[in-house]
Amino acid sequence: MRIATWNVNSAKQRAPRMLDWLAERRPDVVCLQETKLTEEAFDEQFGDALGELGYEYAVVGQSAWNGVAILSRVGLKDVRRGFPGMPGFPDAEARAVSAVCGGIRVYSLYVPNGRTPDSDHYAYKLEWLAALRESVAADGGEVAVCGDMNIAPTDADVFDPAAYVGQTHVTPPERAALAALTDLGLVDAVRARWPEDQVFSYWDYRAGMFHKNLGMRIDLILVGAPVADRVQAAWVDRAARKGKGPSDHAPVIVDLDTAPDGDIGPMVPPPSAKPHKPGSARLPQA
DNA sequence: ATGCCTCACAGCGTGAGA
Repeated sequence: MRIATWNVNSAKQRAPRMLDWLAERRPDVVCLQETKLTEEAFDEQFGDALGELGYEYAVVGQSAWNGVAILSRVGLKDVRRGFPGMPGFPDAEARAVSAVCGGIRVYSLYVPNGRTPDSDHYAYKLEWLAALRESVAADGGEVAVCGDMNIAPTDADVFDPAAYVGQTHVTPPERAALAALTDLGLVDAVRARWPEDQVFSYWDYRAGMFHKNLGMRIDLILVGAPVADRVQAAWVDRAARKGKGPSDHAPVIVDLDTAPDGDIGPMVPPPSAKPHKPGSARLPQA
């Protein structure tokens, strides 16, 4: 089972790249952020194409800003818009949706940016993360918290810590709020797989930052212990950041071994099937 | 070349993004 998260920075602007990418990578569960479309506009533009690709989806949208979605080919049950206790600014924004896909509670999150550390938006970000923690704490271990966290977990997740002094995304309170979430027992799948490597998921559009590999890792897939035990691969799909008309974020992809239950097929292979070699777990085909 | 910012809404500029 392949789970991906991608801040697309406008689904409307990214439509052709999004659909091509889905057809190429064939993720089973896709968390999208910054769709920047109302739910009606999303349905109008993507309903048929996603159906043809085999996806059900749940979308929470608004005009112009924010917007999140989950696409799934492995079931989409118990959809929740937002999460219990989610703060607004002052009204609820389209920043969270979750559903049970393939037996896992999957969140697609677009954490508030924070703007500047002295702003109301920064306080809102911290409150939002504290409420998120309480929601995730009630979910148990079969969980994948995915999305644009707008926090670089450590200094290793930015190209130059000195470049971000005094800015959001790296301040101790933000990192503490993220750590309080992961301290529930979640594993940062990409960092666990690449403990020593410089890995980024976002590069500013300006000044050739991508081409110089000056970025940040702020898009995360945080998985509960039983899910972490099933991780076969975890990586950033940098190819999706190249070329003409990319998002400023690249997708993050995690592959899991076959689910022990749920609706994506039997755990035990049929007697005729040869055993898999380690690391060669097959993904469900369309 | 992976190549020097993009998006939405408004309305030909402005605010936001991180």
